[in-house]
Order: sequence, then structure tokens, then C-alpha cells
Amino acid sequence: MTCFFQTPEGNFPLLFIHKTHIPSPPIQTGLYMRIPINEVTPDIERAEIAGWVHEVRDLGGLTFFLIRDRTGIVQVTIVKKKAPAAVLEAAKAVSRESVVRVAGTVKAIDKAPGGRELNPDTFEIVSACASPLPLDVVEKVPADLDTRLDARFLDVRKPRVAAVFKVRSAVTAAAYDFFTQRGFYNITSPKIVAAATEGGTELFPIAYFEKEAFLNQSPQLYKQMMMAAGFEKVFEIGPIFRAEEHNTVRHLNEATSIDVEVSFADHEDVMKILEELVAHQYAVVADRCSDALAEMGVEEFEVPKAPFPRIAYADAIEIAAGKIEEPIACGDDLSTPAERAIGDEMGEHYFIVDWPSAIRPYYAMPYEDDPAICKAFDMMHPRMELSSGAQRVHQHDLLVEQIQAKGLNPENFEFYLQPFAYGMPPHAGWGLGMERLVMTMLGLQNIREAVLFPRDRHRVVP
RNA sequence: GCCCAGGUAGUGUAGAGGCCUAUCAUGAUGCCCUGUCACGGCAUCGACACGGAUUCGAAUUCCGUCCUGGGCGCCA
Repeated sequence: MTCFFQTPEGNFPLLFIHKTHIPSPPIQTGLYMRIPINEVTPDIERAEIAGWVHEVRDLGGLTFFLIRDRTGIVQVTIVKKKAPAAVLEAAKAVSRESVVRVAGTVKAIDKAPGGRELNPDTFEIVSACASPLPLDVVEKVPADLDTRLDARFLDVRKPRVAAVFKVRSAVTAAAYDFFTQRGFYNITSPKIVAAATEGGTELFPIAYFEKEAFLNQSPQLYKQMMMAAGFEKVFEIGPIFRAEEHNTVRHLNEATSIDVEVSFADHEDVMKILEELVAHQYAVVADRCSDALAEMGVEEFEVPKAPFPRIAYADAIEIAAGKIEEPIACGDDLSTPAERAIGDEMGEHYFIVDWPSAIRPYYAMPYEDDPAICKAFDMMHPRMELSSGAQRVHQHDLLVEQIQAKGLNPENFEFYLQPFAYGMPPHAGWGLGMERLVMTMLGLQNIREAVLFPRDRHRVVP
């Protein structure tokens, strides 16, 4: 028997609406007529909710249940002397984290969390939860990250953990908005590829029928092909795979990349797009995710302002040399301590520009007046690198020359080089690491906390 | 891959050769409790990663294996 919740036409309660959620009428499905828990307010008479048993406090004649759904938590109070026998029976049998359906009258009570509680005439166990739980959802006892990831579906039941992914969802949505408004085409490139045309990072080999194939490390080459195709402005948000055996708090073997490529543009043009995107994503989170931020205990959420400062690679090296013990010179890659030292000095998002051509990929465009440096850049958060990009070499012959200069064989780059011989416009682009963006935005200590199901050197499940 | 630190009830911990029939908290189960909000009280349940060595005696020392965390390296 289902209890129906009557809502006056056009008069949905608005008191406790989270900004992250769109106010919604009762959700009628084949199974239920329920309302989100954050819309259970003192000014409605009846409510039917469905959710998980967050906590139980049994005082004898009086039992308090905290019931949780994705929108919030409400207290359900059962008075032993007054409640129907069926309610008492279910309330006695139910275990924590079971799914229940509860319907009854809503009362305004100061003593209850949120100033309201539900006195049920219906209390139904929809799906019982086994015991003991692999981890404590209420967080009276903390769990190690490894334990949490092993039982991730339970871990993200914690409102504090779920908040990370509400923010991540908003960050993704903000990017789609941003690019769509600016006339970018959204593309999807293949993740199964035949060869490692870029060199550098290691690839995961896969079995592809009778052929050898790999998981793609980056959509880079495909973005560039779409420049030759005349799409002019493209973006893609998708997975990338790196078979590096790294073991750090800021590396993943499967990550999400926000990738952009723009024709008739140079590195400065796409840096502008990048800084404006990041500022926009922060602004959207600040505007729409205040509840999620509060849930995580983020008190000061500063939206970075574009433009971000630019610092030349040579000057960055100088800063690092003055701050760290190990020797560092022009032409070196930035070590982790060097990166951190420069970040401390800058104190905000910034770009490192004018990199030596020798330590950037062959497709980075050298400066015409000084080919020793190139039009490549990294976009940094004080804690780490978030993005790298460049104006690309679009001249076929120069590209062949640069491939050879890196000690690579142009014959292995046939499918990459072909578009460059048939009218390739000048173009520039970048890739931005989604997980690092969310990690630095929220001050997470480990990048794995920014991924639902992280893939690292040792973890392939769940 | 290298270096460091670890692996004790479901979860998080105490433990430094005999004091361990292993601490505390949380949890689960039972009983008491009508306004809790980390509810409270009483009782019960539940663990030394695996293999080997040293020793009269090992959770504790040593070796190996597996696993975990952190730092570094690697990283279009």
C-alpha cells in the first residue's frame, strides 16, 4: 500500500533546497511517489520518502532514525505507544544502511535536525543491509583510503565524500557550457589505437583480434586531424591511459583529460581560453556547489582571476635554483621539489612559457627568431602541473625535421603526418587533467579521492 | 623501479621477549531506558597477513613472500 503525497499545484516547498539540486515535484515512478529529503519541510503535512538508514538511536519508548538520500538527511521519530504494529516490527528489524520507504506526517520540531521530523504510519524495509559493514558510513571511525576504495559504493554514501563528486560533476558541466557557448565542436576520438605515435609515455598493449593495439595516451593526434578536417575549434573530455609505473598521490594510470584544439590560433590564444575556462569552472562551483563545499568543510573558496601570471621557463629555473638544494640548470626538466618551490613563490595559478625545444615534444612550434625555445606552456597550480599545451608545428616538412631531430623515424608517423600534407592550418591546443583540477580545487591530499574508481599501479578493482 | 614506514576483531587503534586468556573506541546481538542528535547503562561476540628461523618462551627479534601508505624517480 502506497501513501500518496499531495502537493498544492505550483507550490512546492522551497525552504531547504540545495543549490546543487533543481527543485523537483514528487517523483512518481512505477514504484514510488516520493519527495527528496531536502524538500521535507515543516510547512507540508505529509511526506513519503525513500532512502538509507543513516543512524538509529533507540531510547526505549522512543526511537529516532536518520534517513538519508542524495539530497540530505531527515529524522524519523517513532513513538512506541502510538505507532502501528507494522511500523514497530519493521523498525525493530531494520539494520543500518538498509533501504527503506517511509511515509507519514511532518512536524515542525525545534529539537529535530533541520527543525522538522517525520512521524511514520508506513515504514517498509525495501532492501536490507548486511552486517557488519565493510566501513563506517557515519564516520565515527575513520577508514584507510585502501579500505574505502575497496568498498567505494559505501564510501561515497558519506555525504562528505559524495560532495567531491557533486563538485566534479559541476566542473564537467561547466566545461561543456563554456565550450558550447564559444562555438566549439565536441568530438570523441578512439581510445583503441594502433601505435605510439607520440613517443614518451608507455602505452597499455591490448589484444585486438589478430592485431597489436594500445589504449590511447592522449587525443592529441586526433584533435590535430580535426584541424586538418576544418573543424577549427574542438574539445573532448575523455579518458586517457598511461602505463607508467608511478606511485604517487598525483598520478593515475587512467585519467580524464579535457582537451582543446583551435585553428588559426597561437599558444597565447589557447592560454587565454584555458585560464578563462578554469576561472569559469571555479566560479560555477562557487555559485552552484555551496552545500557540497560546506559538507567538505571548505571555508574559503577562492575563484582564481584570469589572466594568470606568465613566467618564462628560464626565470622559473632561477627561482627553483635559489630555493632548493639539488642543482638545477636551464635545459633540465622541473623536478617535483623544483615545481613546488616555484609554486610557493607564485602562490596562485600561473603559466610557465618559453620552454627549451629540447625538452618538449617534436610537435611544439619553435619561435621563429629563437628556435632553441618553443611556443609551449604548462599551466600550474601552486601544488602541481594541471595542463600543458603549445602552438603545434603545422608545416609538414618542419615536422619531419623535428621528428628526426628527436631521433625518431618519420616512417612510423605516416598516419600522423598525412593530414599535414593536405592543407593543415596553423593551430594550438592543450590538455587539462580533470582529476588534478578537482584535487587542487578542493585541497584533496590524494588524487584517488577525485576519482570514483581509480586505476593505479596496483588497483584494477572495483 | 628505488628509499622509508607499516600490516593486530567488520572499521580505526594500544602493544617494544614472559605482565597477552591481547587495550580502547566503534560495530553487531540481548536486556533497561519517551526527545536523542558521537544518546546513556549492563552483558555478550569478534583479531596478531602468510611461510620459515632464533628462543625454554614471539603480536613483539631475524629472513623471505604478499599487501598497504608516504617520498622520489619515471610521466603526450
